Amino acid sequence: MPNDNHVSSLHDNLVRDIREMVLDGTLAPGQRVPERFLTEQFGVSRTPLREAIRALASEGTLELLPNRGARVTKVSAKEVDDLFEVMGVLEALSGELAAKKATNPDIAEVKALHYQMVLHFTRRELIAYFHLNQRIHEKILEIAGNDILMNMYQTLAFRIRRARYVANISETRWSTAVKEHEELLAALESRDGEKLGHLLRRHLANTCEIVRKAIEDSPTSH
Amino acid sequence: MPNDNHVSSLHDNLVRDIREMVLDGTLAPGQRVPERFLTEQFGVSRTPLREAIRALASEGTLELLPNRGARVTKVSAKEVDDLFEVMGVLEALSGELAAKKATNPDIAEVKALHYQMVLHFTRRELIAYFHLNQRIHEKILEIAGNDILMNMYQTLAFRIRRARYVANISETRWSTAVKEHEELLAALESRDGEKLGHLLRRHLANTCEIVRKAIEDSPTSH
DNA sequence: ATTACTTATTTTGTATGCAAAATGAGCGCT
DNA sequence: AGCGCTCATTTTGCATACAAAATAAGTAAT
Repeated sequence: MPNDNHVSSLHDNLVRDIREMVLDGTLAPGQRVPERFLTEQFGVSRTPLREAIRALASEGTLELLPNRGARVTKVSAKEVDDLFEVMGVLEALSGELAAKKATNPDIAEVKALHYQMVLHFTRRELIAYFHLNQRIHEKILEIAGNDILMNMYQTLAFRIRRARYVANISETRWSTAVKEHEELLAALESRDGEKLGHLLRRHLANTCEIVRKAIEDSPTSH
Repeated sequence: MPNDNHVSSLHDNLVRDIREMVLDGTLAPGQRVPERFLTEQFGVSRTPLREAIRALASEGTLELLPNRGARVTKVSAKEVDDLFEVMGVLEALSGELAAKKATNPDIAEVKALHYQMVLHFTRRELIAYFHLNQRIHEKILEIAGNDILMNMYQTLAFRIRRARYVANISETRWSTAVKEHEELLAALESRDGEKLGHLLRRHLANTCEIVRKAIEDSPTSH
């Protein structure tokens, strides 16, 4: 029997850590990634580091320049559009599947998360709100029970998050988003997969608008 | 100016070659991939080889076993279902976008490819048929003009192709598939994005059925 | 000063070396 | 025979070493 031996290896850690550095801006988009710097940062030799870089390039976080190492991929406005478009249909699919497969405890859990999120909204706790928001979408993915979908989603979500951190949500958008989430919950409860799918897609399209505008103004977009 | 210097490096070649070996069955699903073997096969040292392996693991072709190297990922029936489900919505999206953006020359090109494909069908030239079929879907993706979508699609298409090679299409399914393609073409010509999307998704769902059955009977599925 | 050229330095790409872990062969035991 | 043990062999993981390419620095000519 194939045992899923998942002790996090050095390789996995490096991949995660570098991803994190890209996310928090320590490694800026478009910036070259000198191996020397990272080896000193992590205290490892170049071999495992380079392996991690190739893995990250394969997932789209970095890009390889022949004989010039790697650099952090830039997130252009066009790419953000593309990302959201794809994410939209993945969200929709997760909704369709989740509505079909959700058990009562599943729905109860989403509901609980939702009300917790609303609580953070009323208190204007932005970070906690975002965190719960993310957990709800993850939970829906979990209910959907499609491993490939989960994987694609997370990869794309990461790439979007890289752009999103500049987006400061406005008060009006925020309350609209909460209202949209109310509708999502209702659709899930009535197990209306198609509706849930459409709502999720539209919800994401709205957030896309916000991010796009932020990107256009930002200097990193080029 | 960021020049897209795309001379295919050793790394890229290794990735492509190993992918090919997985596709044509030289490296069977579930099989361990000894580094020694591949270094001799390609005449390179372990370092660039390992980098390629990490990249392939990141894209899902191989999986990493801590301290035991890599093995070719198995394509289970469940995974095929998941893959097709995701591919379905990606196809649908490509259809929606393509219908929206297609120029007249674009449509003419798809049309030409289509009739060429039908020709191969009437002559029962299976390989040529498959080839044209693939080119049509690629062309639609190209028209859709979403790079992320293109990328995701190709990655998943590869993973499916690994399973599909066992599937021997039946005569009835084949003619149904051709009919479905007629409808696709019609939807594209009338630029009905939603319809094209649905048709593409259904078309893929049908092929999924065939592949699933083949997988279930095949010994590689486990 | 600016440009072109030459040379030193850094950085990347690949090969090799060594230690730790895993695999496999032999061997005694029940 | 089947099971567990020890030890040799193989394989993997990481570090280092060296060559080729790119970058930076300096110098001479206009």
